[in-house]
Amino acid sequence: MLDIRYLRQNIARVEERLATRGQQIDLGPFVKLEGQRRNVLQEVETLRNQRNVVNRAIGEMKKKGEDFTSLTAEMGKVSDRIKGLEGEINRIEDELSVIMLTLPNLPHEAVTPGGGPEDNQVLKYWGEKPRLDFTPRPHWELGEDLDILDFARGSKITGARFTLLKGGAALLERALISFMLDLHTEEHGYHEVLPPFMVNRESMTATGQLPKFAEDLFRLENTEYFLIPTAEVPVTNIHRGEILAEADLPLSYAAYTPCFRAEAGSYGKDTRGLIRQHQFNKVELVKFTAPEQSDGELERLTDHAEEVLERLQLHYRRVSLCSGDLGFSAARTYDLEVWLPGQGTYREISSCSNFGDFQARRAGIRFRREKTGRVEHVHTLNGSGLAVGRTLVAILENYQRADGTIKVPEALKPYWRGKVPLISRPS
RNA sequence: GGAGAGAUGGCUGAGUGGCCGAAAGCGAUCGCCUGCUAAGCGAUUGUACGCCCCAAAAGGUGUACCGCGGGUUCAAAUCCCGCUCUCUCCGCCA
Repeated sequence: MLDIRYLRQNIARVEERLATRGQQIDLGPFVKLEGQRRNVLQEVETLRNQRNVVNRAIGEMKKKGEDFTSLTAEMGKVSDRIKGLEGEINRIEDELSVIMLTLPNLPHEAVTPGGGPEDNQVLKYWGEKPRLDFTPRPHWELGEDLDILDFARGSKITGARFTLLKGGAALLERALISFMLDLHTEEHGYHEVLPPFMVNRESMTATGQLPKFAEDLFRLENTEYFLIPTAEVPVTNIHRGEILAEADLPLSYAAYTPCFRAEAGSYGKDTRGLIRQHQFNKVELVKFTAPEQSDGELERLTDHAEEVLERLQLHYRRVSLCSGDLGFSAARTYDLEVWLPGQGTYREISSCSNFGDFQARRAGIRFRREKTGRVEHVHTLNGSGLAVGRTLVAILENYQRADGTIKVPEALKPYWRGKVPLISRPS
């Protein structure tokens, strides 16, 4: 959510900055409603003040045993009037909040303008594409041949875009989760949490999934609970409605969760393999910072995500999203794209964003400045560290050998606990 | 799933219709005092929104908030209704 006072005073500027996202937004209705709200508010507050003054007098008169019935009839009318105006304010505020909750975040000043993915900027490459002396195969072929990815049974059990992981793939997935969590908690200083995988409407609204993107979510029938599309939601909501101590910032959390996405509107895209599933695992990094820390912490957080790829020796690039490709809540985003030789393409494996105070304002997450004692909204950040399913895909495709077996990366050896770090077809 | 009890400020906890944004204690901050420490004394100590002032901050002023939402009343932390959450007991269960 944007700062309503900033918005009020910078209508043209905000329209201009939101336009860089590629959508024209007319703030005229906002200006009108906002003006109405203040007018009615002033009127109702004046009346309430009048009521309070008279009621105090009535209290005095009653104590003295004086007759105050002449005042009650008049005050009854005032109260009716107040009630009517309160109803009006509620209507105005409901309309206003719909607008406020559906306005996207302002892009960070460092974000380059652009219309879509084609305008994103590649900031760096790390490593090299593996040199294979055979034609690399896509992970779905490798996985089926090795009998570790069972797409047919996944869709039998549930439906399209669900996959059964077996044997080496199940172990690899579990090893990756542990590896990522161990790295972030032991070396990068994150505090591990394991949150609920279902959240309520308030939590979804706080991080920005609701009210606008309900069709992307799975909602549990007969409840107001939703399956989380990312750990960002429950973890950011840990501190919803709280005032944090400045000395505690930045707060850094790492969480493993499954993620559930309806993938509405993606029919026909990435239908083969593990790339776009309704359920996938992710290790997420979340930070709460003071405003002046958030730019630096985004760099750190992205470095931490990159460290996972580097230890796994996976070639990747860092991309800075242009204004037109930014997500709804994000002020600034870096994507990490890993090389997939089986498909001959770079594929997003992490998305690291600074949300500024956008989520913090929706969620009411603030901190108290030590020097002044004043409260301010924190900045929130999060990033995948990493998407586990896609990391598994990258390992299968990058570590495949001519005979179709998979050599497990050195960094994961401890998680194989003495077994030969190789995935091959059981004999 | 059934029965009961509860939800008040950073914390503990009083408050059953008006003098209550809320006693008292603890904690915290600032000051005083004591050679240090401890103790003691005094002051301050919620948030949001509107208006005034203002470059801004500070300040002034009004309104709202005692889990959430509605109702009764001239007036609600207090009475009534609904909901949420917590605790206890029973049932069920990993």
